[in-house]
Amino acid sequence: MSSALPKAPRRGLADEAADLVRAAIFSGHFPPGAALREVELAAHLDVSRGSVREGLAQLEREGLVRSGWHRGTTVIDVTAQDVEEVYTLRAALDRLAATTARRTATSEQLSRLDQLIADMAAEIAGTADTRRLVTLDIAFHDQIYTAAGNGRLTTAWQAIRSQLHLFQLRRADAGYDHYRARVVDEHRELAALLRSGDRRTLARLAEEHVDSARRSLLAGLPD
Amino acid sequence: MSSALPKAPRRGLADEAADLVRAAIFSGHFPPGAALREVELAAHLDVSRGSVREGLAQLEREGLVRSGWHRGTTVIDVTAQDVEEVYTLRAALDRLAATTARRTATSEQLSRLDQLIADMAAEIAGTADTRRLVTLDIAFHDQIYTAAGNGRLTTAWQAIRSQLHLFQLRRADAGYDHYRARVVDEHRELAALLRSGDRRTLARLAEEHVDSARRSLLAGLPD
DNA sequence: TGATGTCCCAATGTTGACATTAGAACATCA
DNA sequence: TGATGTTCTAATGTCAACATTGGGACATCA
Repeated sequence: MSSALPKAPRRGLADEAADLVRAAIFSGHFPPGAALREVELAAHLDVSRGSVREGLAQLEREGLVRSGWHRGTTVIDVTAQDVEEVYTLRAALDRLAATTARRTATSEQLSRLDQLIADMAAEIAGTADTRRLVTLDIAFHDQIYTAAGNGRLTTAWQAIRSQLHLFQLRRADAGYDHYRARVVDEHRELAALLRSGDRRTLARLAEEHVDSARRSLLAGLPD
Repeated sequence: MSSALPKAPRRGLADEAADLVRAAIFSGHFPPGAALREVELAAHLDVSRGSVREGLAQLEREGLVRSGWHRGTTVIDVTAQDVEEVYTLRAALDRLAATTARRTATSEQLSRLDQLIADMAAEIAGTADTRRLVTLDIAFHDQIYTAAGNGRLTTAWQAIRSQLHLFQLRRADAGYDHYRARVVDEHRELAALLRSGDRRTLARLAEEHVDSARRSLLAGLPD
C-alpha cells in the first residue's frame, strides 16, 4: 500500500468519489444495470453533484458504467459479447506488454512478480479467499504493464481493467475451482518466460493465458 | 460528413467544446505545450467553465492534453518517446482489428475501403492536399475498426487516434514526399489481404504498415 | 550573495441554484 | 380499442459565485 515515498498525490474529490462508487460496484451494492443517480450519490457521499458527475465520467472511461444524453448513468451489463470483447482486446494488449517487458523489466520488477505468485500460493494453501486471489491476479498483470513502461499501453489496460475485475469477480462468485487450481502454475510459467523465453513463445503463451480465462468464464455465463 | 440517417445525436455543450478545442489544436492555434485556460476558453466559446472543463477531460481521454491537480491543462508535447509509445500500441491494435475485420467485415464495408483508397489516389493526382490525405488515411483505419465490431477495441483506438492525427500532421507539415508516394499502395495491399489473405500474412502486414510509419516519422524528429 | 521564508494572485477545484430534457402517465380522437 | 398528442415530473445539463491551491515576486537573514 506504500511505496518508498508515498508522494502524497493531492487528489480531488472527484477521484475519491470515483473510488468509492467503484468499490460499491465491486462489492455488489450496485448490481449490473443499476442506475447511478447523481443527487443520490452526492447526498450519500457528502460532496457536490459536480464532483460526483466528474467521478462518474472517470468510471465511464474505465468502461464500468455507461451514460447517455439526459439518460443518466448505469452500471454495465455482463453479456457474452462484453466478455468476448474485453478478453479479445486484453489478449492483444497482454501480448504487447509481455514482449515489451521481456526487454525492459528490471530484476526488481521481476522479483515482485515472484512475490505476487508466492502470495497467491499462500492464499490457496490458506483460506483461499477467491476475492483476494482475483486482486492478486490483476496486480500481477499490473506489474507487467508497469515493467513495459509504455504509458499509452498502460492507459489502454486501465480502460478494461475494472471491467475485467468485475468479470473475474463474477467468475469467482460462481465458484470455479479449477481457476484456483491453475492460476499459480500459469502465472509461474509466464514469469519464467519473461525471464528467459524467446519472444514468439512468450507472445503465444500470453495470448493463450487470456484465451483460457475467457473460455472458462463464458462456459459459466447463462447469457 | 453525413450518413443515410444523421440520427441527430443531441450532444451536450461539453462535446462541442471538445470538438472546437481539438480543431484548434490540429490547426496549430494551440501549439504543443500551450496552456489551455478554462476561463479564457469559456469566454471565447461562450459556454460555462463547467462545460469547458468536461470537454477538456474528454480531450485528456484522447491523450491530446495533459492536466494535473491545480496545475491546469496543456497540449501534449511530441517527443520521440511519445511517438514510440503511440505507434507501438497502434501496431498491436491494428493487428487485432485487421484479423478480426477479416472475419466480420461485410462486402459493403470493404467497398467503402476501396472508395477511400480511390479518394486518396484522386487527391494525390490533384492538389495533393496533405492535410486531407492524412484525414483519409485515418478514416481508412476508422473503417477497419468499425468493421471489426469490437466496441472496446474501438475505444482503445480512439484513445490514441487524435494523438496519431497530430503526429501525422506534423509529419505532413515537414513535407515527407515519400509518404504521398507510398500511402496508396500500402492501403491497397491491406484492403486486398482483408478480402482474401491468410491470417498470419495479414497480421504481419498490419504491423509492418505501422512500423514503417513510425520509422519515417522518427527520422524527421529533431527531439 | 544566495538560500530561506512570506505574501499575493491568477488559475483551478467545488458548490448550490437554475434551465432543459427524456420518459411515463394520462387524455383525446378516429 | 389502439394509436397519437399532451402534460407532468424526476433527473440531468448548464451556469456563475465562492473556496482552495500552486507558483512566482519580494523581503529577510546568515
